[in-house]
Amino acid sequence: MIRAYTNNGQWSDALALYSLMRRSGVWPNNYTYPFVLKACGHDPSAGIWSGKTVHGELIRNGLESDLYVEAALVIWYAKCGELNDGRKVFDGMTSRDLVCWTTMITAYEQAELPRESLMMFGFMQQQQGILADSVTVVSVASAVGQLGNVKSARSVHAHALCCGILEDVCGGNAIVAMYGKCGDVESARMAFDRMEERDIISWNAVLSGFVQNGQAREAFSLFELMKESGCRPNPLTALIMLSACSFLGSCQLGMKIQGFLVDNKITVDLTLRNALIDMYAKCGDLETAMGMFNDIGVRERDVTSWNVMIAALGTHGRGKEALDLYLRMQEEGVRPNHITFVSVLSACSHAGLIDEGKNCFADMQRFSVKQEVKHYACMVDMLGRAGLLNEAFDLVRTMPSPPNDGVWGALLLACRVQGNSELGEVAANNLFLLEPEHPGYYVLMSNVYAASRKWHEVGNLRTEMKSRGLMKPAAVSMIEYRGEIVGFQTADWLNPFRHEAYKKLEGIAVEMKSRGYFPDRSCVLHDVEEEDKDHILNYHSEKLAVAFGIIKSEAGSTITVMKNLRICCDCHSAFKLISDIYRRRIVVRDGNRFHHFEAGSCSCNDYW
DNA sequence: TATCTTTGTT
Repeated sequence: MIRAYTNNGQWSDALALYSLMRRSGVWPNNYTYPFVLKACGHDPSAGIWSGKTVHGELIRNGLESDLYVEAALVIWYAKCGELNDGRKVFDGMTSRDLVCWTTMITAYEQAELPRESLMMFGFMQQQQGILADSVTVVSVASAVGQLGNVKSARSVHAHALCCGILEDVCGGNAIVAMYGKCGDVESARMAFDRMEERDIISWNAVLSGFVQNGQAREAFSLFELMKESGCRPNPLTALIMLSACSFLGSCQLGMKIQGFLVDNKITVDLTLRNALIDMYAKCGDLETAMGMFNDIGVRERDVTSWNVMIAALGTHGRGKEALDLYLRMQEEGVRPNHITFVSVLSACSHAGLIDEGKNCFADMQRFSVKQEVKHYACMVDMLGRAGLLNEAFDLVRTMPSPPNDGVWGALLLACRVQGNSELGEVAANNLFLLEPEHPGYYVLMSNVYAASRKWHEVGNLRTEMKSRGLMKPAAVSMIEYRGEIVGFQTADWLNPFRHEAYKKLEGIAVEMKSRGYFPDRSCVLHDVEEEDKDHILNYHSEKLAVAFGIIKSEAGSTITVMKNLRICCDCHSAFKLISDIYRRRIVVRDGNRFHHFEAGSCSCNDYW
């Protein structure tokens, strides 16, 4: 009876029956405990002591060296975060079968310790000569996905081919998801195409792989295929597709997904409403986002609803309103969590609200939210960009855990804004040690050098990048046109609209010059002739997209452009003037935040 | 009579 309840997911019923059994004076045996422990691990009301009590009981029953009972104990300990106690049980086992090993491998994987998980896997095979089954490989595939290492992914795939787990839907799904998380979408797609049978998880896994790797447009064509195949999308599919809309910055696509939800009677629960708010904000439509947030009843809002809206206001530079929401959520009795503080601290950072940010950072202790490395990164960003580089560096040196790439990256970015190449070198050297293959940091440091006209150092970094085979990511700006997303890149000879866009830009340049505009050459980071600099500046991807927007959209309408990298300072100045000349609101989402240009000025007040 | 597995939010 207890087994029946447990296998049916009725955890508390199973535990209640177990308790009745104990009171009736019937002794549990080795068949009882695995189910009882499983129920303890799943029932949130069971608490940590229920399992510990059971552990004590089974020792008194002399069952502590039963293979099945021990395996169940390992899982239970792992489920409640006591991984070390689980490992102790595992280490004390006299014999271990494949399932025991898989249990430990899964425990590490679920605890987000992929290296330990893979170490156990290797140990099992090499030292014990145990052959993995499909369940083991699925767990190992998840671990590799967390690690993000393509080489390991290929080796697990080879393993999966050997065991024949790819005939299993679950196994195939795990391989597809693994490749997606390792950044190899082509392999994810191939593994997906070769599956004999596909379920909703297979489709979600492959869609999410495409979206996570920036191939949102491909995700949309796959989504069409999915609908044709007769597989019914579920709420998670909707979440994935909404993040695809956010990536592309397309409200129109977002509205389509919203309509799809209604047409297919998919319940728009709080999670989906939060995701919709997030999508609208990331597509530049803050008003719709705010409207949807206000439509959710005050009592209904969860911590994510508040976090999403605070982050949205923050990225649009409306720091004061973000702070206001942060206070209001407290009045409503919603406890801020670690993400609330990331959102509110970065909102302060974007708006230059230093004292307010410091107060929020101090609030964390009041709410007993741990000050994690990511929060320090926000503080370093906030202080550094405000010109308080020494204070920022002090924080880096005194923070309780070692600074990661996020912290050093924030400091390096601040050094570029402030033009401090000495401190920039310190940050960059740490970054080169932590992330030697990340091209962004080499580019950022060469930007710092270029701003100080240290062309020799710029050249050295370029050589270093070349020898490592690293490429500077290309700048792409996207704009919506007739329901399609058009991408602009400098020197993109395949773009059918390039002639129109270039021609319009020439006209715009003439117009701006007549208003006394001079290009800001300081943003060009090459050692080239001054006239060449003007030429380079005038054909930046964001300028091409804005020019295209002016031609193709109705007079007076807002032009919204999404750029993958940060906007350049000349484009920023130019857009202020263009918004005035052409009487247009121009909204630019860059890699970091939103800029709303209107009547000659920008919502960021030139603080970015 | 039994123990291990896949997609995801800010």
